[in-house]
Amino acid sequence: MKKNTVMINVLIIEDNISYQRTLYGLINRTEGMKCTNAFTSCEDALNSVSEIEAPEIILMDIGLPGMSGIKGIDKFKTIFPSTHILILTVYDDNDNVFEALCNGASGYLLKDSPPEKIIDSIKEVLAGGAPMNMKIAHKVLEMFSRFKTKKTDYGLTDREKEILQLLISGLTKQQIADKLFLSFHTVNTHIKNIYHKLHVNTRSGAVSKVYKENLL
Amino acid sequence: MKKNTVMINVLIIEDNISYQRTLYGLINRTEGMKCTNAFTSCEDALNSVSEIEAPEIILMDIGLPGMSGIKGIDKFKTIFPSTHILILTVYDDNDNVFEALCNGASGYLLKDSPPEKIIDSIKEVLAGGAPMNMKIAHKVLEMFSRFKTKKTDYGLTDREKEILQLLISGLTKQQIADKLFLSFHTVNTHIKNIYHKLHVNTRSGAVSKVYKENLL
DNA sequence: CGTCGAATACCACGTTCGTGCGATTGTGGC
DNA sequence: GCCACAATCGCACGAACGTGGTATTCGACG
Repeated sequence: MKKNTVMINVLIIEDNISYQRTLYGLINRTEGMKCTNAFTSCEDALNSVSEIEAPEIILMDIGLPGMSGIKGIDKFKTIFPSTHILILTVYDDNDNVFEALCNGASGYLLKDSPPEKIIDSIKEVLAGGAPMNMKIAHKVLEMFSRFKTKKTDYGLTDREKEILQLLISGLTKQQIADKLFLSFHTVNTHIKNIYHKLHVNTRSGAVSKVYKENLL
Repeated sequence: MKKNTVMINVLIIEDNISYQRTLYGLINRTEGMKCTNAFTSCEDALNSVSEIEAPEIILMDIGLPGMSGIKGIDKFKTIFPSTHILILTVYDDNDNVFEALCNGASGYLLKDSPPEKIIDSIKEVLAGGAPMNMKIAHKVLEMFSRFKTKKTDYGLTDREKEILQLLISGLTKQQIADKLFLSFHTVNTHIKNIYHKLHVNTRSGAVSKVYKENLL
């Protein structure tokens, strides 16, 4: 009935031995999943990489001795590009969450999650989802809203925005003039006005401001 | 048994009348929740704002006639700062998801969600969570990983990075020279080398590259 | 009707930049 | 001991920029 090819192969990296065993047992007790490799550090796992087959899922702790799980995400993503990495940790501070997700983690769970939640999350990852602890999901949205600085209005006219756009893309005044069928002098005037409105006095100042404040 | 004060007040903004009624019925059939106000556009809702009490939750569509739900998030967040806005839409493209979450949505569901999922999500929001459709959560993580572009290494030396930093902050070559107790010519040379390594030939090109690729 | 902002256009001047050369010194590796 | 490389310094020149002006046109708004 059960074929090896449909078994979900899970790799565990967790330095707390008793919790590692708990996970190991949980996986192997679950229909359709197996865990043949469990390590206590990224280094150990990386050393054995040549001898094991690519897992579908890596359950990864963050607070590991030696290389942190965050760094580990990077490494394993390089070696096993199609493997999904599921973070399972006690850390729920913004920095760890942010770094982990940026590095390509497929999900983020906290260690207080009940066993069924962990199993469900593995299935969810493979179904194309991104399981996250409720608190973590909330943090993620918070980070988003912080990203979007409400665009300060400097009162730029449409024409000025258009020229600013070209300015940023690196064209010279003359090139902008050609592109918009304007005189060099007109462009010059517009740029002067843009500088005044943005309170800058160089084109790189303008570029900086646009990127920093997410204008345009 | 049921007290008004513990009732969760839900406001609905949904232009599809039949779906709106479905939601309305669903909410009012649910223990501990009530919906007394349902609108078909943000404009309608905003006009009635003075006559209604602040809801705990707004169920908001995105594809609305007139003002889009995205814009609506902003408006309602201003009027009812503590109200949670739950997006309920058919749109799952990156732009809409991104904009909605940046504007402060507390969750993002797709209209194919079963009724129980909607009710659960409302509860989850109030419990401090951020309910998201599985696909949406996945997109959100994708966006994160795109944010953290793994810094391409252009082989800049420490000194060059230092000068690039000052370049970006808007100093002229002479000012940089003064700040670092260097000759103008030295700074000039460093900048030349930076341009070569970054494959740009203007200071604004360098600034652009640094921001776009998240260098430094 | 007047006036205000936006868009257009022009000029001149000094400053800064980008780039072509070349050069010396010190440090670290093989 | 030699080579590579980073860091330092130098010069000259044309191109592009930033800034101070002034001026015309045209639509909008009161």
